[in-house]
Amino acid sequence: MGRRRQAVTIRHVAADAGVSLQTVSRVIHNEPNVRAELRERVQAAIDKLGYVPSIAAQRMSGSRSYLILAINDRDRTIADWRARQGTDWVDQMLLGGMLECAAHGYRMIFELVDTHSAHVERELLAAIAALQPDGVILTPPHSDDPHIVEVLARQHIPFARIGSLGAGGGFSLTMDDAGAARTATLHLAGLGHRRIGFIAGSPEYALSTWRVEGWRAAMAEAGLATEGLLAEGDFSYASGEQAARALLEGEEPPTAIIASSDQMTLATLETARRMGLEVPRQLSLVSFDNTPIVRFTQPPLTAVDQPIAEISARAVDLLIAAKKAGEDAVPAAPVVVPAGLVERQSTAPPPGHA
Amino acid sequence: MGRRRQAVTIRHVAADAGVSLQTVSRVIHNEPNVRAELRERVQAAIDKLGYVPSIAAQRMSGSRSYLILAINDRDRTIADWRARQGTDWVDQMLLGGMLECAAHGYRMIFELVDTHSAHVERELLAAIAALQPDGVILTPPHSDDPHIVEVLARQHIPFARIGSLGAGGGFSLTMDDAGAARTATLHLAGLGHRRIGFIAGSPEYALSTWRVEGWRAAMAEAGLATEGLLAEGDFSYASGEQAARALLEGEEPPTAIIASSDQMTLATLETARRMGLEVPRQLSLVSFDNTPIVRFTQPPLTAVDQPIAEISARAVDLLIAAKKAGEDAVPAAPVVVPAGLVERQSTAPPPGHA
DNA sequence: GTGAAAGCGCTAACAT
DNA sequence: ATGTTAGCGCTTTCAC
Repeated sequence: MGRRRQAVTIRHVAADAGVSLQTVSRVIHNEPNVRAELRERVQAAIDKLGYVPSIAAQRMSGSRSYLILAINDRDRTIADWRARQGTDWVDQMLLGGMLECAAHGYRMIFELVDTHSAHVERELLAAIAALQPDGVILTPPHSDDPHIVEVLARQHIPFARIGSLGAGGGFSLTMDDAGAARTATLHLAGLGHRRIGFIAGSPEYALSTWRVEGWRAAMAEAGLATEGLLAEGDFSYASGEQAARALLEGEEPPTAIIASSDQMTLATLETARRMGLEVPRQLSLVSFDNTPIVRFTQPPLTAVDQPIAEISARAVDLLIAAKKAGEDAVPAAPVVVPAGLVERQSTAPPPGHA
Repeated sequence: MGRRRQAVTIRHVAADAGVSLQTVSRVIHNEPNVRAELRERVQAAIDKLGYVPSIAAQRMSGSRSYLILAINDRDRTIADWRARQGTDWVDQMLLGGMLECAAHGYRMIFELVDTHSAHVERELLAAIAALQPDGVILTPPHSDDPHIVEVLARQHIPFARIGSLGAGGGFSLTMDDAGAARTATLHLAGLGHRRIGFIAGSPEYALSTWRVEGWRAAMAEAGLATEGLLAEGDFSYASGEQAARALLEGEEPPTAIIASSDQMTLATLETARRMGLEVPRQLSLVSFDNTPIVRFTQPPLTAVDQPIAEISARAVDLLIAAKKAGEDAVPAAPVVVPAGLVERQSTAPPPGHA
């Protein structure tokens, strides 16, 4: 192979334009202290030669690496990928972030890190040492992992924590899970439902709790009781099945159920079907996530849409801004990208309602 | 922010182990000419200090960048992402390639490049100059773009061409599209179908043609005529609708249709429903792609499964091997990762068949 | 087998 | 406003 050198370097541009390296560098970075005339001359040389700075070299000289590291939970990501259930979290996260990166001359690198492992810290440090990213994006459950947060804070790398409100460094972004749960609950209450069940997600995720709280608050607001209407799942289909059964086989079953993930809602739908309950005539359903499959079920599901792509893009944007402005120029308060409720055909007034 | 230096460099390791930088480098790369004792000492220092080489520095000194660039068509990828139809091409491609990269200490970077643009070449060169990847993965339709292929060949960067058989550099990987179409056709013929229609994909993709050829050959093999049984689409839902109508509204409509993408098959299913044709009793359907949605349609679709993740992983593997062994150590013949046929409930014997 | 020296492409700090 | 200098962390000669 032989050592492949950069085809055209800053040196070629400098020679061509008849200026110093530093001037070229200034032009590249739009820095002041360059006469318009020179700037133009340099730019012309850059265009002519097709010069593009090497990010390796840029990183070497202590400036930015132009890399944003997006970290996801290994097990869950691989499981979703293998299952091919249409979960498009990775897709949304990657594209949303990637396009925003591209707009700023950055790249996004996806990395999987174990959750339940003693190596978490080492894995993360290895990725950071190897890549020297300018920013890191954490997703649940890593967003709330104290080890990870601490490592990043100690390294002084700007980082975003999606789906977290915890303290300890970096900045947070949420889709206002409580508000979303509230909206879903009030939507059902507005249709006349009085017994609205809720299937919670894994307690390992902070947002699971927020959603439950949002539901609880909305129920209180509507003057409805919540007793016997909460079941706990872990986002998976199997857990949804169990939770749905617990809810529907009770003495006073709910007439509507909100489940904290599409998989759990799918399980609830199937459970209802097996029990001879027609959706939405006899049971209304609202899902969380709004992954592609919910449009293909019978009936298509009303769902809270997680704006992952947008959150990812926002995170990138803020990270890059933070890098430019100095380490602590990150939002102090959590950034909220509100979720929307997409109404489809799984919700209707309860049986016997006018 | 201040210039962030590498926390622990090769120098620290060398000092800690009491050896030269060079010896550490040799240990890292498993090179010969190091006594076992020294090797151990160095390794111990590496572990102790948690040293991980900076890929920027590695790249700078002319060795590998440990980066593989995966290039996809911008328009199609963004359209798929926005549409949220459950197309998991990106997911499969990324995870498959990424995990293989990780196994070799590499990273995969995703990049979108325009197809129909005068800038293709410049976009690509910019990405290469910035990243200096050790290998590039091309997907259709870029795999057959002579400009791109030529640029890569000229730069002496090993590259993989997925879904291509064209010459001009790099190496090819396919899922044996002709064979897959043949399998699908014979499956239907075996059920007793004699009029098996085929909806082709965009002619811009070489594999579209291969699939048609596979179908044609299989039809001949089974002694069946193909006249009036071929319609052309472009992989999209809309085009599938048109093609399905053309096929089904003819004088002698097919009793089975193979469509070159899930979207087109979905469109065919819907068209059949509107015409009052029951699937699979009156019309059998076989799809291409096997994205998640085909399991959620009524009925679930029998489909040719595109082993994207595996192809992506193979491409990475071969690229890395090529880099190690020298530029031309790439497969001369196309690498075939055969597609499978996943039988579901959209195929049955034709009406009036014993 | 091991080490020392040179330099990759770029930028920060310091001249001028 | 522009140029010069000194590395960044690593690998590649080449010497021993």
